[in-house]
Amino acid sequence: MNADLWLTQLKDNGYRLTEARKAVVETVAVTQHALSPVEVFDRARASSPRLGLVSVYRTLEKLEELGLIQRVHQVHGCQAFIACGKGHEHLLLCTKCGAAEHFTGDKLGPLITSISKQTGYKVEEHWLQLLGLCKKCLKAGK
Amino acid sequence: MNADLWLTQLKDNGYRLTEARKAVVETVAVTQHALSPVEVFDRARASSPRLGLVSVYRTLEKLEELGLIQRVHQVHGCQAFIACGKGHEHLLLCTKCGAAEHFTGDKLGPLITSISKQTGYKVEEHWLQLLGLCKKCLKAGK
DNA sequence: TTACTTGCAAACGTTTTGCACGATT
DNA sequence: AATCGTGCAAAACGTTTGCAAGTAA
Repeated sequence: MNADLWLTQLKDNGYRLTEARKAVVETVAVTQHALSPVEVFDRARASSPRLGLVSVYRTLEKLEELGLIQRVHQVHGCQAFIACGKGHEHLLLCTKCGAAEHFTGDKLGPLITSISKQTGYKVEEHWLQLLGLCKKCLKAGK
Repeated sequence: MNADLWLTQLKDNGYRLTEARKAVVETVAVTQHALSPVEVFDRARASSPRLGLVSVYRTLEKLEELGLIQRVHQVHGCQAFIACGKGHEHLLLCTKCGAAEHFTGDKLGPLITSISKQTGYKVEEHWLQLLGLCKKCLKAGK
């Protein structure tokens, strides 16, 4: 998937392409839902048994720096990461299976403008996240 | 401020009114920006020197349960709490001084409907937060 | 060859738990 | 008087750091 692009990005930014980094990149780039550092560690270890948890942390840090992954904030914790969408996009998460989709929040402009006027704030960033049930989980009942 | 209301709420829900709980409630209800457990601890200790950090954690837990405070998610961490607004409201945070204001995000309906249709998700919750500079910090330059 | 990167172990900060004592109802 | 709540100490996490050995360029 994006894995090769991510590796290129790492290289272009002066980072070396190592076993550890490849393993982390391949795990995160391929997964459709948010993963915590330990989850990345467990999965990546399947193919790279010598991988250490510390390298997972350090690689995630770099991927976040480069804007390739983002931290996902949820009620039960904020230690999970997921691949970023293209451009400025927001997340829609399934509270049951953890599936994630990206969407654009263009329509927020007017709201933000009106809040700025009301409060006198200069709004520089916005975080939006939707939570619900995905198509699959809806079908599966309950 | 809301402090008395909060204490009543605690009592009505079967919790006893103790020194520790009063100290935490009085600290958080009065503060206009998000506080971490340790910050609450330090401030509350000014008036209740025997207070323990554990009681701060346990009281914050109950206040969150009762919907009186909410966790604030920020780039630099998600361990801070702030009083909830009235009804369903969102947060506008100053990234410089930490000031917080509540606003209503009513205008999100159309966006949510359109995302639901596009993705097949049943959206049950939304989470919006604006970040920027407050009036004061804008004036204070840069 | 050189500098970057690794994994380990240990340190660190935050949050939770077990428990005997103390306080509220 | 009976619970419920407290503070302390210790345990349990998640994350970061120091370092000698290994590896990419």
